Amino acid sequence: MRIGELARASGTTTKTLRYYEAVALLPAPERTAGGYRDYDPKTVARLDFIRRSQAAGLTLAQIREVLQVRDAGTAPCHHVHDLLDRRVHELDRQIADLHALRLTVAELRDSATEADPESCNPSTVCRYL
Amino acid sequence: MRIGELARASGTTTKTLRYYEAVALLPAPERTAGGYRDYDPKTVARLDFIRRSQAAGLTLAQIREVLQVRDAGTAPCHHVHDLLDRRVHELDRQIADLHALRLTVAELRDSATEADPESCNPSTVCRYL
DNA sequence: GTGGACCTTCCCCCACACTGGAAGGTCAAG
DNA sequence: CTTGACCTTCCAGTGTGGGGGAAGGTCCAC
Repeated sequence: MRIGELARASGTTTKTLRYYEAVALLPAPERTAGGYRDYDPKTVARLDFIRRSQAAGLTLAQIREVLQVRDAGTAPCHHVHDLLDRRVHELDRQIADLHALRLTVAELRDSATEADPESCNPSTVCRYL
Repeated sequence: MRIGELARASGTTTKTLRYYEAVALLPAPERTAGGYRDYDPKTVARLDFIRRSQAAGLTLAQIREVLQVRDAGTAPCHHVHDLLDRRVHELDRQIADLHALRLTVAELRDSATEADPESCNPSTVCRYL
């Protein structure tokens, strides 16, 4: 498979594929006599894995970690479990932070709604922030 | 006020103050005979405003927008209200997205917990992602 | 044999909010 | 007169996930 074919099959771009190779998410593929990259069709599955992991909010660095464990021949289940577990806790924290921020911002907005616009003095710092 | 003094008074750094000037969050201050920046002490209040706005999750570009409206002599109340209102809706969407993601990731993690590690075949793409 | 689609490497570019460091100028104290 | 704290400008880099485009090579059909 040439790079454009793989890009179409996996729903990405040739730019991204070369980038993934550069950051070690994809192994360097074989080359044809003319120097073209020649991919194993299995690479599509690897790219699906990467896409799903990204959708789960993992960074490319974390995905690379998982793939390296697997490429070394070890089943990455425990590693993946730990990674996902940490990710769940991270999400819980992010959600709590956003809830707190939402409360603050809504309060600020409501105080701006109630105020008399005439009491807004342009020469001072806005009273609502 | 010289730049270091302002930095200490506002809890930031001289680097950041020069950066804010470069991106038009702060007006260019007067200069002393020796070429040093000489700030109006009111600048502390402006920096507090910037800090509070950042804490509300506004970007520097949005903060600059508000400050430019105010610097033009118009009270920015309505503008600020609209900005905060949009921000609240943005936060609601972000929170909903994270909730959905949290559900997905927790499900993936739990399926990894229940599985028999022996069923993990390193030669295939990990079944948990 | 030539046109066009595809490929190669290379280097620079985006947002975001700064941060680091080099090379040199200013100012007050001792 | 010198030391050291402070200041100046300018250039470049951080991390994330790629995108743009130049200059040139390859391959296949017509």
